[in-house]
Amino acid sequence: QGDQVLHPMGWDAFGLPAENAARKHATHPARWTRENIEHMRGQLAQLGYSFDWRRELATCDPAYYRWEQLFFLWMLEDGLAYRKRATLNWCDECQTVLANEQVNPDGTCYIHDHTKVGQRELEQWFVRITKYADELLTGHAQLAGGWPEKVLEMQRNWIGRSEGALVRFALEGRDEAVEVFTTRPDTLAGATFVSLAAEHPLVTALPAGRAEEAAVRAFVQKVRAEPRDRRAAEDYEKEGVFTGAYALNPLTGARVPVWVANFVLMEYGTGAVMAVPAHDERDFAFARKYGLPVQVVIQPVPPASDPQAEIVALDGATMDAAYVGPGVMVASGELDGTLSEEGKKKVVARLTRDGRGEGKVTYKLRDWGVSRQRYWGCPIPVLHCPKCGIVPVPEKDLPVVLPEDLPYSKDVANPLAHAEAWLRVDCPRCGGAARRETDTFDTFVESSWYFLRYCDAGNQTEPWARARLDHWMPCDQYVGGVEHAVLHLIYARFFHKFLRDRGLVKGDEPFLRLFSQGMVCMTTLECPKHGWRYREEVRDDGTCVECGSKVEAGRSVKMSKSKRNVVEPSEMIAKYGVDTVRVYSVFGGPPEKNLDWSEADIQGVSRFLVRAWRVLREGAAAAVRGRAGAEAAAGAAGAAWAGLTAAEQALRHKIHDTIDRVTRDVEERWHFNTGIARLMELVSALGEALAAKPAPRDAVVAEAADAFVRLVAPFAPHLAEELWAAIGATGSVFEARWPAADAALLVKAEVELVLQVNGKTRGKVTVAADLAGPALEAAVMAQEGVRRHIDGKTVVKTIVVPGRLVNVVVK
RNA sequence: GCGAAAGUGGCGGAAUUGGUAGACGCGCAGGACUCAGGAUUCUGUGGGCGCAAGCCUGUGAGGGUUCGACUCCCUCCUUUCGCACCA
Repeated sequence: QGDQVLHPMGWDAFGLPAENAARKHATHPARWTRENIEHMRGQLAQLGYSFDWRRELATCDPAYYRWEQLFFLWMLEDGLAYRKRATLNWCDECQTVLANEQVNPDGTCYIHDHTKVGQRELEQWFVRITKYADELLTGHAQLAGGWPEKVLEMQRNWIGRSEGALVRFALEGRDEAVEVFTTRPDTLAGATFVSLAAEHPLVTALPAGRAEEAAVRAFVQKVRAEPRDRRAAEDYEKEGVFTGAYALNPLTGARVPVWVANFVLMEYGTGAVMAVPAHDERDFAFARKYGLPVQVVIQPVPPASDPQAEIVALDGATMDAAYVGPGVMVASGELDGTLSEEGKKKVVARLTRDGRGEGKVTYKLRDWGVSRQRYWGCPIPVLHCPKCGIVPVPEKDLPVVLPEDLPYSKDVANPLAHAEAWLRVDCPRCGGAARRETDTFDTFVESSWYFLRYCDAGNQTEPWARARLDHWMPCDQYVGGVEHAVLHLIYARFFHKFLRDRGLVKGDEPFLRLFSQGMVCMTTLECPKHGWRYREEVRDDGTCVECGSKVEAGRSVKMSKSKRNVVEPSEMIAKYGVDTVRVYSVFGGPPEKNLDWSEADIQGVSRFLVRAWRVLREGAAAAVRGRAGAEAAAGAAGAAWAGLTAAEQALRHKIHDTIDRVTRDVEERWHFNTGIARLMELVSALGEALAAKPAPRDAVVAEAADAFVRLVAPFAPHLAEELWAAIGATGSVFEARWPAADAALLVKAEVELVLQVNGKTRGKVTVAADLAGPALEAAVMAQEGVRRHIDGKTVVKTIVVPGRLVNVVVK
């Protein structure tokens, strides 16, 4: 309705999937990618999507990624990008490291979901997303309501903020302390031992020279050898070994043993925990197994809702499970009697005062590893100089263009490492011989800011002109799948905040509203003998090509090339036409749901469009006359509508009701499926009216045809444009306004009321819409169906819902 | 285990704020047109009883609120998704 809408399209073109596919087809990734872009652009154009192609971009284009390289230089400047040696996720199939976000929960690779991700120690580039951990969380307040709660929840889990304290336990006989993180400082007095992760630096030093040394070393080796997913398994048996060393509880001064335990994670907190068996399930199980003391320091109190509830006091010697709830502190010296929430603060204050700890917030979120040991990506703009070390490429030398003329073969993981001509470069600092960085960026770096570039895609001198960006951003409506919840959507939010801090964008959040659309799925075909069959392994009669058994429908799975269950749009277009495919894709259900691809259902849609075409062509002559008459009579409003027959009135009501409902389905709810259903009804109504004798007057036919064509245009643009001309309208239907329903016509003169007795439907009656009071009651009571059920009973009351129903309550 | 969402005909799905459950489509059944039909068209289609009018029943199960509940409340079941030794 006159609003400006930015509806761009572009190509996220770098990355492993493209590189792997190119490798498989023995072609160069650049060529493979560009050919695919051509192909897909053709398909999108064929489907009639109204993208603004002037803003098209491809992330593998130096005109695009040069700005990304600039942003990286800024990150280096700000200390937001850094290099470190770390143990990282490594996928053998991808031949590269992966970010934590790119490892599935079951430890497989996000691209190769059958390949287990291993570990490798490498020096890599990281981006300090953790600097924004807190803001990524608090920023959710601006997104609440606009984003699906599910996505926000997934991000919350991923960021994993937890508030607690760092506590230092002095080590007996050493001048260092072991530092632990806890969210329950209120239970500190109950810490009866300390557990270290097998990877903790102290696990070798502590038992050194003691009787326990050999046992500890053997245990640590065993644990470290166990694969990551094994250690995360639910049934992983909690085990540990005593180091022989003791630490001092900083609150009570008690001497507590230091253990190594297999369930303590080095990656989280400090890699060491204080064990409070009475109030932590894991510590409880561990303590019972190894006969360690259980000291109760929190006694439960009655809940506020039931202050009289009886409470059984806990006893460390006899309890059979840890008590993890809140309560009142005991056995904690001066703090006895303090409620646990309050106690947390008091203990932290005390530790701070004594220099034995302080309040601390930890996050599960880790810095984002952005370098990849692959060719098909944006070069990381730094140099390695033997004298100066790591040197950023000077801004004036950007972009560092990825050489696309390198010989590319299956056997070389990263041809950049062998591209001597490209590699050799003079160091901008000392002028000596330096070499380029051969790692490239993770593709998620490109997708973290592309939406900003759309605002000014052709700009050659800067990433975007600020005025253009401010005109469009933030993005009012973003559409994407949940699979991006903790990948793209968290990276893009981070990038936006970084660019905001550099003064390049306004606002804190890039996407105000997020819609998670469903996927197109297809039912698998299962042969009783051979299991999963691809489409080409099943004959037309539904039998297996190998054994001839009847193939049965299995479960519905996402269409994907690797599962070979993809339906090519072009095939379907060739068979049914573009408009049919478009309408089908929205008719199956609301867009947030998955669509189960079904050819039978496509035929239903095809029938509708063919019928619409036929009915509209039938009425075209009348519509043309009606339109001409209306234009001639313009100004003499209402003249065309004098003396309408009941049938004409009914059709006009249907027309305006359809306009009203389709408009709301499309604008408010995005329930295009019900919108299409209304249009189907309108075609049926018009078809019936045209077949009736007498047929409706030309003006009414023209009104129906006009409304239908405008309403169907977004769904079936080609059909609509043809019909638009056929019914005598000029110009393009896409320049015409969306129709508006006449509110007066939404109200019927007569309404059908549902008649109920005691809430059960007992009949219907058609009455004047304004009938009310005793006259209405009389009309209702006169109905046979109602009378039969109230005879001999007393009418208690009558409930009238205007325009809908009358309910008579009897006894 | 924790959290979230969802359970409606043979199927996909409708049902605006608590007001005719099953719109629309697929499938199925029967009729018409036809040499023929996988084309088109008409009719029917939640289940049960009945020739019929009509009656009973029905939205995962059980309870509740209400004149009236797919919709609101409680308990439970199932499915899907997310998290899961995070100290």
